[in-house]
Amino acid sequence: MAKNEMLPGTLGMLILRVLQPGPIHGYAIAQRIHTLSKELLQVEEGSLYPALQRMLLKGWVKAEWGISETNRKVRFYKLTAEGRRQLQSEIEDFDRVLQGIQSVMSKA
Amino acid sequence: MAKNEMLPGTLGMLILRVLQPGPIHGYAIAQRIHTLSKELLQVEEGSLYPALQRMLLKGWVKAEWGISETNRKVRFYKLTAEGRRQLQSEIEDFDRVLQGIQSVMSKA
DNA sequence: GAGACAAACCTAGCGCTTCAAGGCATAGAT
DNA sequence: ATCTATGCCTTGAAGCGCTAGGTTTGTCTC
Repeated sequence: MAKNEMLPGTLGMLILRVLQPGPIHGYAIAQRIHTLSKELLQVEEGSLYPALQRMLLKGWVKAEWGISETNRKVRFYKLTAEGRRQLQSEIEDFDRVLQGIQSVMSKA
Repeated sequence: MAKNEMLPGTLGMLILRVLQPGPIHGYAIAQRIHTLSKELLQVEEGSLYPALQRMLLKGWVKAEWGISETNRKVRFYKLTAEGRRQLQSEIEDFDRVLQGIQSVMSKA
């Protein structure tokens, strides 16, 4: 985990979260995570698209081809009901594990 | 990431942190993480020992055979100077990335 | 003493995730 | 016509954690 990277295991949660307000296209997901994190996080395309494929297979998102604001053929991703449930579940898991980590880190 | 698991990428940091106060043996590291985390984290032996091997190779810890309080042959692990530096570095990385994650999760 | 159990160490192999490094297509600008 | 940025995708390698085994040895029970 070097300078500008992800915490393994959290990429799915971040993507789902960014999709929550409404459908956006793949490329924009990475940009949105980048800016929302104040440039602290950087999602590589080689991580992004495979992750989206996995989510499609699991039924957490649906994809649809369309045209972007910049007049380009893009693929819009949208949360499914199951995806919404999955997001909640991942948030709970993350919060619990994070609490465990912080307990150890502070009171070791 | 199911019920009682680790966040990938944080195991090394947790082990280094638990070793910080002083040398303890491998098996006790897992127990200590378990109890310090209030049973929220569970380190499997199949994760623990390979992780310790990696740290030995990188020179972050040193190992020494000895006898435990329960009169058993055990391997005590001890932080090296480099391990202390590594711990600080991992803490900084983790804090920065965590801040990024929380920014995204709250303000998406 | 025999057997059972838990402490404590370890390894092999699988599966998953991330990343680096490429390739492809097209809209808009020069 | 060429270039640049946008946008999608795949392949291969590397790393990590887990499952599922196995070994040794101290302690306790009968």
